[in-house]
Amino acid sequence: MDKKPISKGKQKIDIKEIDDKANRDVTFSKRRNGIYKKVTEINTMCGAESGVVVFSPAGRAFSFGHPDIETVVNRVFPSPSAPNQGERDLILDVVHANRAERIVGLNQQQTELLEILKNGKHERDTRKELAENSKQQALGGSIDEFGLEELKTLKSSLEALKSNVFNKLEVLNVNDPHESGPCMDMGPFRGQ
Amino acid sequence: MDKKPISKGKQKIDIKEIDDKANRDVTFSKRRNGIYKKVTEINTMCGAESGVVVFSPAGRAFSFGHPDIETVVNRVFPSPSAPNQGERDLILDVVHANRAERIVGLNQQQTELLEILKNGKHERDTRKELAENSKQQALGGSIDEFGLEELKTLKSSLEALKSNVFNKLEVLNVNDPHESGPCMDMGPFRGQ
DNA sequence: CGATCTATATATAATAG
DNA sequence: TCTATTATATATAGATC
Repeated sequence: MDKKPISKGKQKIDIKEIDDKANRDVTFSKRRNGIYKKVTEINTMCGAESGVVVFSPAGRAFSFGHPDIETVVNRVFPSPSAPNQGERDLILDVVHANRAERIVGLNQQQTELLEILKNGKHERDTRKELAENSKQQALGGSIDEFGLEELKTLKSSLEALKSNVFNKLEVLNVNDPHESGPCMDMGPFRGQ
Repeated sequence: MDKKPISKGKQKIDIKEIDDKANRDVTFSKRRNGIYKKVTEINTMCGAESGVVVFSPAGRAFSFGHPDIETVVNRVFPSPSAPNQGERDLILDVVHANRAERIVGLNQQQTELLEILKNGKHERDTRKELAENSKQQALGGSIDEFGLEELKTLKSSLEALKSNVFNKLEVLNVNDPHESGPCMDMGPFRGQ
């Protein structure tokens, strides 16, 4: 039973720019998913809040955050009147969409899963397929690419949501002068 | 000379919240570095521009990437203690903390459900109990402070979203010295 | 493009300092 | 907390569909 190796398996490569575009795109896609997964995991395991914004070489934006990237973005651009609000808003726009989609997706997924569990209908195939999709969903399947015109349409919705948040923040502010340290500064990294 | 194994090596663990604080912190630290490295790599290899920001449960910020944004961060946080971000962030922290908890819970629930579906282990009792909890989680804790209704509305807007961001990105690029060159970088990984 | 498979490179859990 | 080791779980390069 001599076997011809079907694959040489993962080969070691240098961490340097990949010249071949096709290969570069494949790697980008694979690793992007890998990063999303890692981000999901650290948040779940450590109760952290993190987010990633990836701009592909083509200029498309992909974002992902847990529990929501808005939290992350707001910390990076904490002051409403600070310069660069435009940039902050852009990121938030991109990111908001993703957040909402993800949450909606989670809820739907949750509902489906519950339905199956409750009804006890769990034929192998169906179940496997669902689990497959769910996994993707959970790991970042809702990631999306965003376009231009839609963001404008989304603008009003976002405004509404923002007002909503701020109102609640004010209520919270009055009733709960909590502690919970202010955003520790970090400075452009330097490791911890 | 038989030797006693110094270590059992990496053990398999579930992706769920780590109860032990000490262990959670260690894991946070390790994985945070792992993510930084991955981000650095994808940027280098694929000419992508990405950044990641991780906030520990305590609220401290731990990283950042993407040259463009890094520049902004430097401006927003000129020194280790910007003027009036305190109050605002204080409130945000409280709200986010609550929100984070809920979502982490939902994520865990999701993981559990998927586990059951995949392994096909669905003893009546366990399943019923799980469904019970899940339901509460899904309904009672309307994710975020946004209701499902609101999210649906937003979802509609999102449906149409497709070419908007692209243009905004171009606007953003005006401020970016280098188009989409490899990410200079950032990370805590001065090495590699 | 994304999914799948193989074999291997890496990340990292447990542990000690 | 950060570093170092060890043994093992995962991620992923390369090929294929």
